[in-house]
Amino acid sequence: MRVDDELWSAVGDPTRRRMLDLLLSEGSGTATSLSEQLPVTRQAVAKHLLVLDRVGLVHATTAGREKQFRVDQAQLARAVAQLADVGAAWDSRLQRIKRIAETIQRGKDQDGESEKKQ
Amino acid sequence: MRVDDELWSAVGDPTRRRMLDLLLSEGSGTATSLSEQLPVTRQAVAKHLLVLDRVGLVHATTAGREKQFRVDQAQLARAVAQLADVGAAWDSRLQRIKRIAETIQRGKDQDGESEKKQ
DNA sequence: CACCTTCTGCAACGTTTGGTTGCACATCAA
DNA sequence: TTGATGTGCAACCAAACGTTGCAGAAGGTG
Repeated sequence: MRVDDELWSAVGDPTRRRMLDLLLSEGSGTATSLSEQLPVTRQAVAKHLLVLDRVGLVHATTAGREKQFRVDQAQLARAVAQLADVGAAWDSRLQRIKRIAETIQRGKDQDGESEKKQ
Repeated sequence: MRVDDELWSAVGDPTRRRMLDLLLSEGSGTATSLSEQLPVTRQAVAKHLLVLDRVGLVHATTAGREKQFRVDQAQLARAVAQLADVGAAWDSRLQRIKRIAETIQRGKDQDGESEKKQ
């Protein structure tokens, strides 16, 4: 697994995505406060927070008995950039295929064997 | 798990992402041909192809003893759109936070309690 | 102080998922 | 027919996501 994949798989989990959404919209949150707005237990949320913290997407500040988590904006921006990169790569591939398909459509003299070898 | 999450988690796996890359760049491929270019066994690739097929990202056509897989462009485009959506949502959140931070910086008369409620 | 509530952390457990090995079956070519 | 190659199925292993249960630390109130 490459280094970049860590950010991906951190963001790949739907629960973690929703946690990031919540943290972004509310500024901060604890494992308990987040679990109240999610369909999973506090312990599950705590584990996810550990994962997010390990890849640097959130940071914790302990205040009394509470542990407040906050999103690391720079790291999230990096994750967003990676999403955009992959999306753009696939997009350009798709566009290229589309162009080739149109070319084949236009020059349709012989058929069937066009995509056998590259 | 929401319906949309299926596409996400299909694309969330690093091996599956590389498989999509390979299929896009080579047009098509079998479990065997893909496994030769990946650090996993043929059976692992076959399972991933099952997952990708279940969410409609690839389709198979059997020819003799070979089973060729191809990317479904429309579905992949949909996945790319989802990536872009989430990225854009987070991006706008980050920008908004940035603006608020700047506002606080400018009007720094009282301190500390500014982000308590929105 | 003692008592109770609340927030956290740790451990055990179950299920799903990504990966492996091993084997049986089908297909093509000599 | 024989041998190579491609596929499918089953058992197994490890990691990840989720659960329950319990112990401990921090706050509030009599």
